Formats: sequence, structure tokens, C-alpha cells
Amino acid sequence: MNATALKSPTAPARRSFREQMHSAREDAIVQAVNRLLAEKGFDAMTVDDVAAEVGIAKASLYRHFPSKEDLAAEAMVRTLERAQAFLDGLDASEPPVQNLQAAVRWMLQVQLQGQMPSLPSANSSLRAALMAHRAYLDRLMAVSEKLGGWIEAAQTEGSLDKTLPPIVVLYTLYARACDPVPGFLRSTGEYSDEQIIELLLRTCFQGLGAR
Amino acid sequence: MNATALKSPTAPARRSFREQMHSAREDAIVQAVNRLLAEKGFDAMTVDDVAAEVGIAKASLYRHFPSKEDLAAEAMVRTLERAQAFLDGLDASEPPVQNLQAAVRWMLQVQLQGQMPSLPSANSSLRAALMAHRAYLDRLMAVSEKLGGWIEAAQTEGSLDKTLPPIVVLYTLYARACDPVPGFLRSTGEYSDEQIIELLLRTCFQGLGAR
DNA sequence: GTCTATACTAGGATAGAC
DNA sequence: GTCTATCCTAGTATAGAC
Repeated sequence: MNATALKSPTAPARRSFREQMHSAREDAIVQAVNRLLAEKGFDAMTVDDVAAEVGIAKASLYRHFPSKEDLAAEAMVRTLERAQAFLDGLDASEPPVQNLQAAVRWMLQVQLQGQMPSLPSANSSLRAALMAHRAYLDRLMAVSEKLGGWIEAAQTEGSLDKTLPPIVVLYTLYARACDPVPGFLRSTGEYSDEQIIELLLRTCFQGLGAR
Repeated sequence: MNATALKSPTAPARRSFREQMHSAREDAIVQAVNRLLAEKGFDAMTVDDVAAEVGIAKASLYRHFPSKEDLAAEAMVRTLERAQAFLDGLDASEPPVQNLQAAVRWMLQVQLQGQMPSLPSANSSLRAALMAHRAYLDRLMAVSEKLGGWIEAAQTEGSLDKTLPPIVVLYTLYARACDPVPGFLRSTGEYSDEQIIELLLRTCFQGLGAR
């Protein structure tokens, strides 16, 4: 039972239809934001860009979202939801290190497809908005806990370096989402996306040194 | 023999003194830019910030440098010169992989000391300015060739993974200069800078996997 | 709840006096 | 070659009509 039904129990259908329209519009907005954040980054993306891509007026955007920062936060929420869905779809009985590699592979794919929003860790107004955004924090924590569980399991099992603090491993994995190396490699024109992903997986899990 | 002496052979002293003043002022400017680029990044850094930190008027800045992009380019040139000087000071008779690790260690130190300028790869006007900046390109190429030589030697010697294309290794090393992981680890308050550097060196050269 | 039109600010760059 | 004062654009956000 959702909020609509609670508010208007006698006419849920019509209200639900309107909400669906509303939600579809917001989906389109967030999708545009997501693409633009991936392409240009938060600072270079303008609200005019978003409005133009969605095909509505800028003022209409502000009816849906109170600020540019909130737009970015919503895009991050959607991406984290996609991540969570992907992780939930993995086979928990597989070796944990294999699931971690699948997670990194997914991040790199999303990045190479131009769908990984990139937010500057410098911008303080954005940081403040994210830290105040409950949905964002919840999803970030859920993803972190899932990955953290696999990291510890993989270390126990001996497939990940046991001498590395788990937090170091977690941050190193997250950092693949904004790694500039895939983009540079692609710009050389020498490698396919699939080759780039395999190369990055190797440097990440096996390092540059010979084994 | 420098340009001054060529232009004014009968009075080199006075001209040289003025040039020293000029050059000292520009040093102060570039140093401020370098610090601000490391702290806030290119987009968040304003020319007013720079003027305030140097203690001169904004218009005076523009007597020395034609644009914000050129300020950033000059900061990059200085940093590349420092890098080159460091690399030139290394012992060429040491194992090449050891020199590569020293290079990464240096980058991480500079980054943690708040002296590594961070430029967005997205910003196109900045990219254009850099690609038109001869001194920048020259120094970047010199550093890349030095590192590239060690990479190939280390692969031949068997201390670096021979199956990785050298360009992948080079980009992976460069990417340590803007790696967000050191900053995140520092913000946990759990590790000293020296510990952070050792952890990063391990994840970079040995990877996350167990050996 | 969408539009046009506009307020307001930040910030890059310049004019012109000294 | 440094200053104060200003220009001008871009960009976030809002007012008000429909």
C-alpha cells in the first residue's frame, strides 16, 4: 500500500495515473541528468542543458527538483539502485572474489557506456546536499555492506590480500567508477571496450607487477 | 647566453635585476595557483582567489598571464619540471621497477602535501590551452619517455607483467596523481600519510588479489 | 504544471588612471 | 606594471501568466 492509496482510498486509479505521468517525467529528467553528468561532469553541466535535453522549460524542472544539487543526488540514487539490483542478481554461492570482479566489470561497463555520473569530490555544496540526502546515504550504505561482506569473505578464503585493510579494498574498488584510464585507453583507438575492461580488471586485482 | 644579454649587451645587470623581480612575482603567482588547483581544482578556483592569495589586484595577474587556462598550464609546467628533476635524480643503475615505484611514491607525496594540481579532463577550453602549450607538451613528453623506458626495461627484465601494453602501465601510473583513494583514506583518520603511500603502492603494483 | 521573461550573482576579462 | 572600477557573459533560480 502506497501513499496515494492512503491519501485517496476511494479513487486510487485516477490519482495513480497522474502519478505515473509525473513519475515518467521525472524519470526522463533523471535519465538526462545522468547522461549529462557522465558526459560533462557536475560543474560543466548546466540546468539549461538538462532542460534542453528533456525538452521542457527550465522553470518546469524546478517544479520537480529544488536545485541542481538535488538533480545530481537523484541521478546518484538511480545509479546506486542499478548497482544494488546488479549485485543482488549475482550468485551468492560463487567465490566472493568473482562477485567483486563482476562488480568492477559492471562499473567499468557503465562508465564506458557514458552512464556513470561523475561528481567532483571538491564541490562542497554538492557534498552537503548528498550528505543530507537520506535515500542516497541508505543506498550507498547498502552497496558498501554487500561489497564489504564479499571483501572479508574473500580475504578469509585467501583470494584477496589479507594484509590490506578492507576499507582500502572498498575504496579502491569504488575508485574504478571514476578512473580516467578507461577513457584514455579508448581515446587511443587501440582497444575495444571489452579489452579495456579486461586490462583494467587485471591491473586492479593482479597489479602491474609480474606474478 | 640568454635573450636579455642578446638584446642589451651593454647593460645586462639592470635588465637582469628587473627580470628577476618579474620572475619572482610570477613564481609567487604560479605557486599560489598550484596550491589552489590542488585544493579546489580548476573549476572551483577563481582568478579572484589567486589574486587574493598572491596579494595583488586581479588586473595585475592578467598582465602576467593572458587567461585562467594559461595560469593552470603554467602550474602544470612547473609540476612537470619538478617531476622531471626528481626522475633525473634517480639512480639509472637501479632496477627499473624500483625507479617506477619511486616515481609513484613521489606523485602520492606531492598529492598528499596538497601540491598536485588537479585539472578536469572534461573541460575543453582547458584541454585546448594545454594542447597549444608547447612547454607543457615538451615536458609531458620528456617525463613520459623516461617512464616509458623504465616500463619496457622492467617488462624485459620480468619485474613487470609482460602481457600489459606499456601504454596501459604508463596511464595507470599517471592516474595515481589524481587518485581519490589517498584523500579518502586520510579522511578516515586511521592512517598516516606514509602508511597511505605504502598501501597505495601495494594495490598499484601487486593488486588486490593474494599472491 | 508548463511556459516566457527576468531577477540576481559569480566570475572572467578589460579600461583607464597613476 | 599596479591599482580601482567596470563590463559582460553565463548560469541558478524565480515571478507570474495561462
